[in-house]
Amino acid sequence: MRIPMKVDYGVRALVDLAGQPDVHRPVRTADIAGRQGIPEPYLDQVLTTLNKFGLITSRRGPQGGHVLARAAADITLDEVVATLDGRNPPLECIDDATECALSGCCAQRDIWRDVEEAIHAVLITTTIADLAQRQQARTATPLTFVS
Amino acid sequence: MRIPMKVDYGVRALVDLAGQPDVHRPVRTADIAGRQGIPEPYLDQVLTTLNKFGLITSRRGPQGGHVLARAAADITLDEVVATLDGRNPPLECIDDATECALSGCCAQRDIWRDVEEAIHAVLITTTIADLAQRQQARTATPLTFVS
DNA sequence: CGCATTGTCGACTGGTTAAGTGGACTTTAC
DNA sequence: GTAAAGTCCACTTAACCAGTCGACAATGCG
Repeated sequence: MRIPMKVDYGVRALVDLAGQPDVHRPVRTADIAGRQGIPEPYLDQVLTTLNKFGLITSRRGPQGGHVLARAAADITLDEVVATLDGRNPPLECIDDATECALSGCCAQRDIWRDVEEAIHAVLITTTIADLAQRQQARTATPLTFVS
Repeated sequence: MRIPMKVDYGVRALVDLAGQPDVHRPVRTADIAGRQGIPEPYLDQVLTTLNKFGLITSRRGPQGGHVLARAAADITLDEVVATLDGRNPPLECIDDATECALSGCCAQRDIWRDVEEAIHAVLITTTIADLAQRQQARTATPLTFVS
C-alpha cells in the first residue's frame, strides 16, 4: 500500500522536464536532483530506465541531459508507474489464479481488484502536463494572499 | 503499490472466523492456516496484532483460539488495513509536509492523496460480513454447473 | 498440583528496495 | 586529437518485509 520512491522520483523528474522554458534543451541529472531534492545517483538510475522505456531521450557528453520523448500531455501517470514499478499486481493471485483455487476462489480477490482499478482510474486520467500546469499555477502565486 | 501479505492474511482469517457456524467457539490458528493456505507461524503474528488492537479476542490453552471481538458487519477493511499495515501513508510527505515545502509544495502530492482516498473509498465501504457472505454464496454452489 | 495444549513474544534468515560508489563509455568543445 | 562534461552500468550497503524457529506464559483437565 505504499508508493515506491522510484515512482515518486520519476514523476517529479518528468514534471520538472515538462516545466522547462525550452522543452528541447537537455536538462542535466544534477539540476533535476537539486531542484527536486532527490539523491542524484539514485535519480540517475531512474532516468536511465525512463530513457530505456522511451519516456525520455537522453544525450551524453557536454550539453547533454534529458528531454521528454513525447508531449507531456501524452504521458499518463499510469504509464510511469507501470514503467518504474515493473507492472506488479498488488497481489499475486489477482493475475495468477492458481493459488486461490484451493481455498474456493476467495471473495476478497474481488476487493483487491476493485482497489487496483480505483488506483488505475486516478492514474490513467492524470498526465504529466496536468501536474506541470498545477505546479506552475502554484508557484506563480506564492504567498500573495497571506499578508 | 502492493498489498502487504499481512493484510491479505488478516482479512482471510477474519472472513474465516466470520464464516464459522458457531461464532462464539474459539478457532485455532492451525485450523485457519490450514483452511486458508497461510503459513501458520506467520499467521500467528498477524492474529496476535489483531488481538492486541481489539479486532479479535484470543484465548490460550486447550479449547482456546480466536473469535471476532465485534460483529463482522462492524469491521471495515479499512480498519484491518490500518491495524496491520501500521497506518502508513502511501508516501511520507502526505502527512508530513516538512519535506515537500522546499520544492514549492509539489503538485503530485494531491495526486497521491487522491490515490489514497480512492483506496480508502473502496475499503471503508466493505466489511468482513460482506466478504463472508460472498464467500458462502460462492462455495455454496461449487461445481454444480460445470458437469 | 502437574502436565498437555495453545497463544505470545523475541531472535534469526533470505529476498527485495533505496541508496551510495566507482568506473566505463560518448559526445562536445577547444 | 585530447580533455572535460555528461550519461550509463555494475557492485556494495542499509533498511525493511516475509517467513521460520524456539522459548515462555496462560489456561484447562485429570
